[in-house]
Amino acid sequence: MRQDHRLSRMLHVLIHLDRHRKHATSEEIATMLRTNPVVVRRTLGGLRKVGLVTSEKGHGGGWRLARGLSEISLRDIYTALGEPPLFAIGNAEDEPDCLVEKAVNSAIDDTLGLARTLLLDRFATITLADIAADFDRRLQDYPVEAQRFGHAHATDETKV
Amino acid sequence: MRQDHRLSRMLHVLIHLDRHRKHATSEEIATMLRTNPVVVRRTLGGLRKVGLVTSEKGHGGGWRLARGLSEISLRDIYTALGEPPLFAIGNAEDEPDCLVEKAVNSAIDDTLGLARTLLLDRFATITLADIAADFDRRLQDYPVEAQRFGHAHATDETKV
DNA sequence: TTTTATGTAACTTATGAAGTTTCATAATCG
DNA sequence: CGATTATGAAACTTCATAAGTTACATAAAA
Repeated sequence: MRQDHRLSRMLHVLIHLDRHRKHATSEEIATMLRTNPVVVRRTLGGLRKVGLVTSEKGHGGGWRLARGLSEISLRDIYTALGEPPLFAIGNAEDEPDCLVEKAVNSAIDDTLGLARTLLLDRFATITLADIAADFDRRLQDYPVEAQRFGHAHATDETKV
Repeated sequence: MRQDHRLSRMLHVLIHLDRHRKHATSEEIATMLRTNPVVVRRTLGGLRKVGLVTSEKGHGGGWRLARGLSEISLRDIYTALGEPPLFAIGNAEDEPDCLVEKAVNSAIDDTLGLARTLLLDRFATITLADIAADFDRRLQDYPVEAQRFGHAHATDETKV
């Protein structure tokens, strides 16, 4: 099954948008994420709808954070993305007639429900500021590697 | 993303294999699961490899449980299926150079790891006997519905 | 008015579970 | 034995959907 990488990508972008430049075009962000500017617009567009980022057209335009990193939780971003499916496993039929299958669905749904709750509750407690702090820590621990092997965000304010 | 229904299907089959007939052919099981006999062989084949079921060729052949329901946990079946991916979300890159992305991956991986542990630990505590007991309870509570709307497993020993 | 940017519709690609076709192999029945 | 009935397995096609792409409209700044 193909995985959904949007959450991961959005975290990545938003932190750069705070740490390494205050705005960036879809083109620049696409280069950073090794993808296409249209994909960037599509995905960041979801975040704009709930007020996490803003966008501007024309010269000097691009994307900008609408709040501080500490005001954005992973849960906020997950919600902004439309709460895509979390699990790669699921029931064969949603409303089976068979009572055995109902019992099976119930057991699986209960467990997935617990895991979902744990996951989203945890996402709600993690802010982008927490991840940025972890980044800062990594940068302090391995500054040379960051400069030599990073994709030029960590140390260079002018590039994305 | 398309979900993996194999776990759900296997639970369904194995409980029927205990409750409503002691063996069944791939053809009969396929009818029950509304799928194809080759899919049944492929999936049950994985369970056979770890000794959960046995199969026999020729007349009177088919599939049979190798243990009691109380000896089979959901975790056993998940493992037998080759531990397919649990989550529909994931990191954009597995080994990024960017330190921001490393911090992002770390946050996501930590959370998914916790959810995975919860989920699999819980699967390990649930046996097919537990689900079968839930089925028995449902059958007692709604025997008429079971007969009228079930797909003929719950009350008829001769059909699958 | 040219350039640079986003906005969006419509389409193609990639991926893996699921489904299908086909034939080999083995076991039972007559 | 030979026919029948089953699984085993290879080699496909289909399906769903995130991701990627193409094309063009719209808006803002130089």
